[in-house]
Amino acid sequence: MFARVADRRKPNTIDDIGFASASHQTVNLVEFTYRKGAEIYGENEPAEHIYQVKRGAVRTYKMLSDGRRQIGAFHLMGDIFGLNNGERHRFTAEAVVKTTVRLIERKSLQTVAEADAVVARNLFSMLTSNLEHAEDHMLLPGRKTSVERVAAFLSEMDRRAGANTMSLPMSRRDIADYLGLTLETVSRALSRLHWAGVLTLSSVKKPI
Amino acid sequence: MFARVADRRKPNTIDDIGFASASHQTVNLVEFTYRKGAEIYGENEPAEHIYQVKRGAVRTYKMLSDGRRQIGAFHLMGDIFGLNNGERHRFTAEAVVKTTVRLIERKSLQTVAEADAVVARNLFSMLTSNLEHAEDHMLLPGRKTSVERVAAFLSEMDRRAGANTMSLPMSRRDIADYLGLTLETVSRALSRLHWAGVLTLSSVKKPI
DNA sequence: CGCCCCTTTGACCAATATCAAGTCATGTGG
DNA sequence: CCACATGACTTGATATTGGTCAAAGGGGCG
Repeated sequence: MFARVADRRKPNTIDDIGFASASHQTVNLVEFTYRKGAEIYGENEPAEHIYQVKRGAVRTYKMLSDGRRQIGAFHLMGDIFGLNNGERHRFTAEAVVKTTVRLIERKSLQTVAEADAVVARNLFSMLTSNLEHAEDHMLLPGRKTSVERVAAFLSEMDRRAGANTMSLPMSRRDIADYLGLTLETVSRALSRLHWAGVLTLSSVKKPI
Repeated sequence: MFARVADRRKPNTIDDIGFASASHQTVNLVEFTYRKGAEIYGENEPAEHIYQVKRGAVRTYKMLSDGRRQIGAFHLMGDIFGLNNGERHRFTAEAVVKTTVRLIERKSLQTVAEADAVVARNLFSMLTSNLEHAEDHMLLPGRKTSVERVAAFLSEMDRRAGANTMSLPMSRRDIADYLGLTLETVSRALSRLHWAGVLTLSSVKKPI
């Protein structure tokens, strides 16, 4: 059981590649780039920022007591993450691939929100969309078979990536930990969807 | 597959047993009592009220395309439910047992919230606790075995009911649909927990 | 080029779903 | 008051699915 944890790469250090600062509505924006696998924030760490994915993809997860990892969400380009009411992050966030994020200071955002009803409303609706995603993910146990789950996952990614051909930056293990399956089962399910003609090779094999 | 749906009782009509009105902070409070199995609101219906459980218990669920039912949450005494940002309810709500709820008009609440920062903050934190529950439930697929899932469920109910002996108003099927198991598996898991001495008969067999 | 990591695939096994029977409590009508 | 129907639960036998263990491609990067 703990093998899963043991053979996971040590968290990488932050790549200080990109660093830009801008002022927008008195909210400080900072960009940061993380390399593949790097931790953006850890579970229970003080939540001092919220984040937006500028480029790349992020996974947020919790480790369970038995060493399993449950991924709660993938965040793609444009998505906001790290937003929660509490003082501390409830999940760990890692870059799935080399990823650039915008950081927004929690405090400064809060200040603006209290003065500006529009910002407050936006915060509220961001929180709501987080909730809706969580609720959708909650429906997963109802999706019984592995093929159904994987198909639902692909459908979600397809919808969200929006673009022509969908890219799947995350590994089989990531998908498995998102769906509550093993990576072998995910692989088999993808194969079966293949033979069923639902997928073209290009749409799965990371076209870019 | 559809048998599951077919053999489910038609929604009962509302029992107009209790009806009381009070004025509190310019928000209209109305009480309503539903009998066991009665629908409180349906998925996709306009969300004109939010609710608080005064007595009894409520389940909120979605029907999946194949006729399966996924219960998203149980709401016990004191819990607020039906709260979401959108115009329409995303789940169906039903009384698990004879249940009395307080209704609060969405509009009037919104009016108060915009004037009163405290009310707004309360709304925000209620939404957050909803989100946290959903996130916790999202971790379910990680809990592999049926016994683990049922134990986690009991633990949750124990924590929430708070009282001395816990009552489980919901049926095995409800629990199953909450945990993504079958009712037989839930029954077996409860039996095993029994033999393991984790449960006393009284704590499961609805002491009241 | 060769190593490493990710993925695929296979064989086997354990766990849950499914199908089915039987118990128990409750309620109903003769 | 009893016979019977009904619904919720438990328990058993069997089938199916996904997990586990293992081996073998295949692609990228030093």
